[in-house]
Amino acid sequence: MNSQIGQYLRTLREKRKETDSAYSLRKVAKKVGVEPSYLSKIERGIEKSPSEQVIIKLAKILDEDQDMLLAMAGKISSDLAHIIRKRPQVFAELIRAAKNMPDQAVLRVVREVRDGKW
Amino acid sequence: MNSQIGQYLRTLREKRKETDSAYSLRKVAKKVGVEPSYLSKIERGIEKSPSEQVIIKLAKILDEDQDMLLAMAGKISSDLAHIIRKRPQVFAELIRAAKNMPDQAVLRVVREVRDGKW
DNA sequence: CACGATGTGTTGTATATACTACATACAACA
DNA sequence: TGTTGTATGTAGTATATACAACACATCGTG
Repeated sequence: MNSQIGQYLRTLREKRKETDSAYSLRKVAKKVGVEPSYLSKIERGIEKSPSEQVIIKLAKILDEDQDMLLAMAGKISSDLAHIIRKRPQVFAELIRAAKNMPDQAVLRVVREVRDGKW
Repeated sequence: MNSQIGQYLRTLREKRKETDSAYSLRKVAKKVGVEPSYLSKIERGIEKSPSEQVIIKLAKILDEDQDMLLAMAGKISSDLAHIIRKRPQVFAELIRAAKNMPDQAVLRVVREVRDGKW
């Protein structure tokens, strides 16, 4: 389930690297602020749990969705966790209710909510 | 934010204990399957992170809401986390959209969703 | 072909998580 | 008065998390 985050990151980075040498493992590691060996291990799936900070930086550098990368690492954005923990019962109901809805239906609800339909 | 879970658990348990001696710290600890000294520390806020298993058992024994107790311990039910991680982008949108809605509005959405309004 | 850049392997480590085990101390009750 | 139940204090432990440090081998290129 989370075992592809490394592969995925590597693929993204290598694709970038083809046209931009700033995307070497070492340079990306430097931008992120970790040791190259550590990033290497993340990309090869040897290190399983980079921190949220590291994942967010990688997401920015590789122009990927934070929430997706975090999910691939088995995590949930701390801001989402924070929202849920503030009103656990209400959000538990909401999330469980939306569990079996297709994406489009959920997104329609989101849109309605955003349009101030409350 | 999570510093009251211990106090809260203790209050709940002591209230039960007034009318039912099965709610002594030791007996509850035994039911939960942990050492009394450990439960004592949890209730006094010295131990900060009982596992989800332990919290769920406490919730059942004390007849409290799991999601709320977990939130008080700074956690999110693993089933919710699982739902979110399966479709991180969609649920991220949903949760952030509902962030500023009052409880009642969220619950109305929940009801609409349950009534198959999709 | 020397040299820098690149990726990897090995080892170590500080902190957190999630407890157990045992000892101590008090209080009621029989 | 002893023993039973109750709470607490102290110490220790196994595993996971989240990295750093440094050495090593290879590969391109100027």
